[in-house]
Order: sequence, then C-alpha cells, then structure tokens
Amino acid sequence: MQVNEKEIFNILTGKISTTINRALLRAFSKEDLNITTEQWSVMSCLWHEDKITQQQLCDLTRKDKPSMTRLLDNLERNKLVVRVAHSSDRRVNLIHLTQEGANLQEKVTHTVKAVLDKALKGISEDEISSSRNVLTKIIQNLDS
Amino acid sequence: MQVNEKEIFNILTGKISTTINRALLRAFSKEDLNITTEQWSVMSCLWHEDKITQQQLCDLTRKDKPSMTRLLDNLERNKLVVRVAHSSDRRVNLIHLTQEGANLQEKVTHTVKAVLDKALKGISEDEISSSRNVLTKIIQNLDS
DNA sequence: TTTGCATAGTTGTTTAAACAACCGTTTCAA
DNA sequence: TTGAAACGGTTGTTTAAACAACTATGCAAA
Repeated sequence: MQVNEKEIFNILTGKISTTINRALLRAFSKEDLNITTEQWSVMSCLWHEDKITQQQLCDLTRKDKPSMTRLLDNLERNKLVVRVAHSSDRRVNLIHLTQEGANLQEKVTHTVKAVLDKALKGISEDEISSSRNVLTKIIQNLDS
Repeated sequence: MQVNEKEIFNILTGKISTTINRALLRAFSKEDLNITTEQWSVMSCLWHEDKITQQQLCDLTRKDKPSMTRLLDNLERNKLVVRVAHSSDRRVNLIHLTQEGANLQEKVTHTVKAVLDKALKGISEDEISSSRNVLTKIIQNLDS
C-alpha cells in the first residue's frame, strides 16, 4: 500500500478530530452548555449506564486512569457527577450522575446531533458506514 | 440522515486520532526520536517547504497562532528550527530548519510510514480513498 | 499625515493528553 | 496466613489544545 506524504497528513494528523472538537465546543458554548467534548464523552457513557467505576469509564472512552481522575475532578467540581465509595470494595469509586448531570442529557444530545447533521451533510449512509469500518479497523490494527 | 448515539461516539469522539497519536508517539520514543506528533506535523511542513512564516504554518496545520508560538518555542529549544526575522516586514518570523532538523526527516518519515502500514493493514485503497473523501467533506462542512 | 484597521506574533488561563511513580486494597498461591 | 502480584485510583510533569487579550508593525483612506 503506497501512501504519499500528503495523504498521511490528511488522514493522520488529527485535523478531523480537532475540527470536530472545535465545532462541538463552540456549539456547547453557544448554547451556554458549560461542558467540554471530553466531559461530554464521559457523560454520554453515564447517560447510557449510571453508577459505574472509573476504570469502566476509562475502558469505554479509551482514556487512561490519570486522565479520567482529572476529568471526574472537573465534572465533580461542576456538580454533574459525584464519586460514591463502593460498599464492599474499598478501592472502587462508583460515579453517580447528579440530578443536574442527568438533566443535561437532552440539551447536550440535541446540540451534538445538530453539529453532526452539519458535519455529515451530503454524505451518504454507505460512505459513513464504510468510513466507520475503516476507522474501527485502524484502531484494531494499532491496538494489537 | 439518521445517526444513533453509538455511531456518533465511534466516529466523532476522537478515539481514532488519540489511538493514532499514541501509536506514533510510542514509535517515535522507541526509535529515540525526541519529537511529538504535533511537532512532527510542523516539521513535515518545513521538510516540504522551508523558510515560511508562522502564519503559513498555522494554515497548513490548522492550528491557531498561540499553539504555533508554543510549538515553535519547543522546536527551537530542541534546536530543530530557528526563528529568523523577515528582512523587510518586521512583523514576520521566517522559520528555518536547522541542520539537525533537516537531518531528522529520513528517520522520522520512515517511522511514520511503519506506523501507517500497520494502521492500514487489510484496508483496500478504495476504502482508504473513500474514507479520506468523507473526512475531507466533514472538515469542509464544519468550516463553512 | 494621521487615524484606524488588518496582520503577525506573544502571553495568560483552563482543560486534557501522555507517561511514570505512587498508595491503598484485594486476591491468590505457597 | 502471609507475602507478592494485580487492581483501582491519585499525583507530578511535560506537551498542546482552546480562547481572550495584548503588542508591534504595516497599510490605506480621509
């Protein structure tokens, strides 16, 4: 597989993710949603399943433990989650959504969807699913 | 276009770029290349065209001016580039590769290529070019 | 010629990534 | 039963993103 410098550049330098990141951050800010994209990725897990451990959140978001500690520090400071000690295993924190954290779901999800619609405009379902397969395969290739 | 939460998550949260970033960083470190992926993206521009302005580097890498200032601070500290005052426009710095910076090209490019080969293993040219088109379109959609 | 706007770059602050090193708790095997 | 390894989480350091606010220079129109 021959790939030239320019292609390497476009695919790999993360321009896409910074572009998306920027668009999401601005959309959140415009809607007065005091949340970052990384915080959103954690909240998104919790909206799907509440009261899980930090380690589970690490696995779901592919972040390491120090990153998660600090993300949760910020989320806890903003009163969107609380750390609750596990009843039987004293090593473990269970992360609980607060009422405020749960309430955020609707507006944030709506905002994300709007950005996504803009991002994917004019792209067919086939193209999207093919791209998703490629990206998933790249992750697998690099993790093995 | 209907897209569910899970897809948003897989495509957009930047897992891909952090995975690639991590793989590249580790490869650099394994080869004793004292360079980060962001620094590499700047050096890559300079290897292609030397003695350009900071603003040009911002445009090429899609980074903002403060980010570029600090990246260049680090690259200059590591003696890979130098800032040279423009002869007629005193606002401008031209970024020159040092000998050491120029020498780095071969080994770094080789290392990047190896990571890329691993990343793209088992993915066809068609799939790659289709994905690249999708990603480019997303960037255009979000920038407009 | 001066005023005002655009351009090039820097500095400050917050968030988050990477990795290494660490602490306390649990588990399992000798 | 105890001692080592595994596990869950935190802290320290460096790099880099975002945005706002700033300085200095250049340019163009009144």
